[in-house]
Amino acid sequence: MNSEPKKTKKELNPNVSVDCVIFGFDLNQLYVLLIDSGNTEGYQQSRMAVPGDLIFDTENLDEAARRVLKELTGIENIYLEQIGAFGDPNRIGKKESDRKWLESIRAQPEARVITVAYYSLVKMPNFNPKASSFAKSAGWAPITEINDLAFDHYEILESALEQLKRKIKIQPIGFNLLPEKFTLSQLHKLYECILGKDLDKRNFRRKILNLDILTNLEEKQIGVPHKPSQLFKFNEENYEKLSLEGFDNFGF
Amino acid sequence: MNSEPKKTKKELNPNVSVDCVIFGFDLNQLYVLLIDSGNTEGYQQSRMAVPGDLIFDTENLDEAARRVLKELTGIENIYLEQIGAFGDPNRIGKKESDRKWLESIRAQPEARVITVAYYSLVKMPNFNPKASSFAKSAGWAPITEINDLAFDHYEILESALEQLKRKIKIQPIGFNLLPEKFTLSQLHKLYECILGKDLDKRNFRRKILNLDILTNLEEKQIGVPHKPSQLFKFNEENYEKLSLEGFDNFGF
DNA sequence: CCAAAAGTGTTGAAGTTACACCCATGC
DNA sequence: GCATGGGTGTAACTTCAACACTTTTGG
Repeated sequence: MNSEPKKTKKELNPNVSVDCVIFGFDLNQLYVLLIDSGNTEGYQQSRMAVPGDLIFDTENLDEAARRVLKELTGIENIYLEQIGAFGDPNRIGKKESDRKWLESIRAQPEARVITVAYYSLVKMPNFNPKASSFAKSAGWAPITEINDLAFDHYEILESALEQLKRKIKIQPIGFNLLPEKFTLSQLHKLYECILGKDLDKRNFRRKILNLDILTNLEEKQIGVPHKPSQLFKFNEENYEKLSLEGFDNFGF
Repeated sequence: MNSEPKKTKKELNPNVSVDCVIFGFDLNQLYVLLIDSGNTEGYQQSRMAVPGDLIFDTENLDEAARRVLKELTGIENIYLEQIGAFGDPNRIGKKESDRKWLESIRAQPEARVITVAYYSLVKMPNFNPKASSFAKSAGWAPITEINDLAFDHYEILESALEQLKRKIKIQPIGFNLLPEKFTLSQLHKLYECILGKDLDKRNFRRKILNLDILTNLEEKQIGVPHKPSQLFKFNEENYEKLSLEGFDNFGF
């Protein structure tokens, strides 16, 4: 059971929620932030979920998503993209453990809820997920190891990843997942992780550099046991210019 | 005022609706099916809307959209694609005329409603829109002539068109807008209308034919005052095959 | 015979893929 | 000096865009 009081019917719309698939990247893997209902014994993926909450009647959907993100991570300016609405009448409460969880956090656990799903991209090292009103605990799970989630959240996750794959070929949003200063190898690895396939190193570098949206910081890695890499940062100015002109795809 | 009784609170979820942007194509233009609230004197685009309705708690979102489509057009197997959710707290009822309309069709006209928008593609000549429980009248409007709609429906329309543009480059869904038998010129024109730009005739034909998803019917147009065109039909078998393999884009 | 749309190939430019070796650092 | 990942160029191939004339029909 959660220690915070249940939100009342008056404040929250009982029929509409938002859920956020939060992606992070570190070294060689793509991660997703999951919260744990802690409502069964032992570890089970089916009790993990992506964070979300019912919406207030006074906020719009994006605002609701940002509220959830802020509550969980403390960060405000997060890259956010709507995936779409999910609304099977029995999308929640199919499993016994789902129902228990709902009873512990919702004023009307039986209500029909449709959810508007989002995905967002964050710089993992920047922040620590904190326990919140809707989760006992929260943590990063490598995306390759997830094969089940509470409610319909696995389906939402699949959909999020699909959209991210499509989007990253068209807009260089990957920078949201990397630290301010990064190497081309990191970016390369990131694209491979998201797209789920190997990309030729030389061709990748050529294409990215040709876009002219990176600034070479003329700085090098230090302390690495191999040839140190150049560090780059994302050049917003050129990116804006490019976005306005529009560019079709990276051709991957 | 509508002659059918208002649906009761019990049946319909007061907080969630679906709205459908229905596209049609004829000769040289792309059309959208609009309904008219008839709630002001004289013709005004701001009293036109795309069809939609609150959802039942027992149906999922796609079902709700199909119900609306069927009620309005009588057709069942329609191409349908979700656009996303729209949920500004004041998205409906901003304009005086919007409020009047809501009062005439909704049991709780003041309720916060988020809507899940869809677009669908239909063969225009196949059907006649009929007046329905939610519209005095319904009719086709050329898309180029629409610049305002009731509620936030103009925004929804823009979003629908944007997605259609993206999609048609990746999947040959345009066939849903054409009759069973069609000419390459019709298909060509359709692509030009959707994408809003001229496409080279020869290059277009080559690309489409290379996909190998058209069957030449070895039939010709009759009664046209110029060289008659070959008729083609869409080859579903090859299309399925192609979809599974996946193809990146048409390169337009 | 005229008007109208159908149908058809080639060429130059651009972009894409595949591929192998040397370099700078820490230990 | 060796292990590790960083960094670089070219050639063959594919794809794309641009472009103009002949054909078939109805009137």
